[in-house]
Amino acid sequence: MGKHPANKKNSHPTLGQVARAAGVGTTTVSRVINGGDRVSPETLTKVRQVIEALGYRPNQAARVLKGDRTRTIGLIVPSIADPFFSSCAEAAQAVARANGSLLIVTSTQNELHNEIENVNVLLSHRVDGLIIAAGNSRSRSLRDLLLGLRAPVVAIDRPISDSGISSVLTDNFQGARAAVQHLIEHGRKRIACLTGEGSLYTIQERIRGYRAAIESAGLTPVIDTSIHDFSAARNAIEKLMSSEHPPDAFFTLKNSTTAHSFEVLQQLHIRVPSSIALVGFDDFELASTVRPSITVVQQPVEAIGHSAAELLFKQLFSGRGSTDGIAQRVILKNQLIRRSSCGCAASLRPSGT
Amino acid sequence: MGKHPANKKNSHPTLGQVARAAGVGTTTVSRVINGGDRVSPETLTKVRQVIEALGYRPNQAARVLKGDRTRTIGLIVPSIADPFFSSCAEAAQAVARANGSLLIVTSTQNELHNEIENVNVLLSHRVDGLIIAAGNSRSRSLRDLLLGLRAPVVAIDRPISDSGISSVLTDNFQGARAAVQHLIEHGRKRIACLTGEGSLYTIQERIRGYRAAIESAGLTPVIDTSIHDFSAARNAIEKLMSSEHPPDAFFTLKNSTTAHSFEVLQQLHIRVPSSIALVGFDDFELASTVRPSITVVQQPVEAIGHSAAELLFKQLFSGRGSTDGIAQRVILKNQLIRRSSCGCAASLRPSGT
DNA sequence: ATGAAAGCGCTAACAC
DNA sequence: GTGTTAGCGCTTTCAT
Repeated sequence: MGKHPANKKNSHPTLGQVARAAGVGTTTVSRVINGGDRVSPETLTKVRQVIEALGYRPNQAARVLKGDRTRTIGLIVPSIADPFFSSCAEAAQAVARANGSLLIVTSTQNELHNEIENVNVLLSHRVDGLIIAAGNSRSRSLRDLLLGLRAPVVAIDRPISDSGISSVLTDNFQGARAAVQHLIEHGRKRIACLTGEGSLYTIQERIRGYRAAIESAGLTPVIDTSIHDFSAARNAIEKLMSSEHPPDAFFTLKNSTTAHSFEVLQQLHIRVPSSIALVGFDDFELASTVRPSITVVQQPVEAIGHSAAELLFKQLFSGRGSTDGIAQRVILKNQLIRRSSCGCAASLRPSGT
Repeated sequence: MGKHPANKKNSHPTLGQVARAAGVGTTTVSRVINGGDRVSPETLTKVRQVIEALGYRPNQAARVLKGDRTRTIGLIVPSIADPFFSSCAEAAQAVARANGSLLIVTSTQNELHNEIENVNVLLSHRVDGLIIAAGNSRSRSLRDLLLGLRAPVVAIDRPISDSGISSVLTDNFQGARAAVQHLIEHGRKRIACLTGEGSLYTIQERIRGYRAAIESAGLTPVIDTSIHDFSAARNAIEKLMSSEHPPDAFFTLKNSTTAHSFEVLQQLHIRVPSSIALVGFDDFELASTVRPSITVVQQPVEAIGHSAAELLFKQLFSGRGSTDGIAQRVILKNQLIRRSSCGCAASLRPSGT
C-alpha cells in the first residue's frame, strides 16, 4: 500500500542501524543524540541527517536498562475525572515536564485493591517517583508497600498514617472550623453538617473542624454522613427540616453534597440564605454563578499538585530514597471565599476569585 | 536508619538474583513470573517465596527490549484539567486497564510545538498506540509525523486532515443544527452565535451547523468568535443588546462561553428565556442546577474515550500499523438536553439526565 | 575525535 | 521440568 516516505520497516530503526548508515560507530551516534559533544562538526551533521532520514528515535527502554532513571513519575488518584485531582495532575505534569519527565496518571476509585495494583504496575515501569492520593491512607498493607520502595513517594490530600512519608495537604481542620465560625458569626445557631464518604481522612478532618467550632460556641453538633447522592440529600434535608428544631444553616463537606443540597433547597423553595445559610467545602465552577452564589472553603488545588511534584523531584535529586532526611509535611492554607449563600451581602461582581 | 524488612538494596533485585537465591535457573524464574507453566509445584512455590522475600518486580524495560509490547498507550489532549478530556481519559484508562495496559496522558494546551514533542516523547517510551486530540489537526508536520508511525493512532474530537487516520468524533454539525432549529421552533428570529477559539475544528463544525439551520430558515447569521473570557462575553453581549436589532437568543459554542454568557445575562438583569433564550454546546455540571436550567447539546464524553481506546486496541491486536484496513471513522450522536433556558417548560425534577 | 566491546534484566530457543 | 545461552538497543569504559 503506497505509504509515506518515513520508516516502512517493520520496527523502529536502532542506533546501530543509524551508525551503519552513517558509516560511523555506535558510540558516535550515542554521543550525537546525547548532546553531540566530542564529535566533529561534519560527523555531527552527517549523523543528524541520517537520524532524520530514518526517523530514528532512541529507545527509552534500552536506556533505562543501562540503569538510568526512566524520567517518568507516577501519580495515583481516586479519579482522573474529578476536577480536584485533574487540576492537581495538570499542575504536577507541568512540573514533571519542566524536569524533563513524563507523568503517568492512574486512578483507583479509592479501592485498596486498585491502589496496590497501581503501585506495582508503576513500579514495574520503574517510575522514578510516586505521588499518591490514597483513599485507604490507613491501610497497613499499602503503607508497608510504600515504605519498601526505593523510589521517593509523596502523599497528597491524605497522609499515609505512621509512615514518615512526605505529604502535601491542605488544612482541612482549620478550613472547616473557619467556615463554621463564619456561619456562627452570622448568628446561625443550628448548623448541620452534611457529607458522604465519612471514611476518608479529609472528611474526618473537616468534621473535626466543624465539631471544634460548634462546641467552642456551645452549640450542638448535627452530623449526617449518609449523603452519597441526590436522593440521599433530599431525604436527609427533608427530615432535618421537619424535625423539632430545624437547622438554620448547612455546612456541606464536599462538592457533590454542596451541589445536591443546593438543588434540594431550591426544589423545596427554601430561601438561601434567609431560611438556611449554606457553606460548602471545596470550590467549584459556577459556585459563583448560581444564585445565590455559594460561599465555600477554597483549596489551593494547583498548589497541591505543584508542591507535591516539586517535593518529589527535590527528593529525587537529593539522591536517596523515600523516608530519609527531607521527608516533609507541607500544609497549605485554605481560604474562605465569601459569597452570598452564607448571608454575606452579594458582591457586586460575583463571578468570584 | 532502621528501616523496614523489604529490599534495602540500593537497586531493584533482578531475575538473576531471584534465580540464584532460589537455586534455580533464570528460565524457571521467568516461567514463574509469566504464569508458572511447565514448572513443578515445589519449584513454583519456592520461587514465589523468594520473589516475595526479595520484593522482586520484573523490569518492564528489559521485557520491552526483548521486543514485547510495552503495554502502555498514550493519550494526548489539550488539557487534563478540562472536564471533557479528563472524562475521556478516565474512560480510556478503564479500557486500557481491561487490556492490561497503562495509559499515559500528556497535555499540550493546543500548541503544535507541544503536540509534536509529546508524540515524540511518547514514542521514545515506545507506547503501543496513541490517542490524540490535536488542536492543530490540520498541521502538515503533525500529520506527517503521525503518518510515519508504525504504532496505531486514533484521533478524537478532531480528525487529522487528509490522513486516513482513524477518528472518533461527535457530530458537531448535526448537534449544532438541531440546537438552533430547536431555538427556531421556539419562535426565535435573531439567534446570535457566541464562541471563542474559532480556529478549532469542532468550533468550525458547530458554526457550520448554526449557519445551516439559520439559513435554511431564512434568518440572518450573527457570529462572534471573540469570546475568550468573561469580559469579552460582557462586551460582546452589551454591544449586541444595544444594537438596532438585538438578538432574542444566544447559541454558545463551548462550556466557558455558555457559563460566562449566562452570568452576564444575570448581571444585566436580562430574563432568560423570556428576553433571551440560551442554548449551549457541551453539557456541564450544574447546567441543570442553575436557574433557569440550561439547555445544551450533550456530547457522549465517556463514549468517545471508550470507543477510541477500543478502536486502538482493535488495531493493535489486528496486527498491523496505523492506516491499513481497519482505519475507521466513528461518529457519535449528540443529544439535545432540553431544560429551561431555551424556552421549554422547566421539568419537574430538573437535575438532569 | 572515534570505535570495540562489555554488559543492563529479561525472554526464547535449544539442550538435557 | 529445568538450565544454558544468545541477544534486544543502548551507554560507557578503554583503547586508538
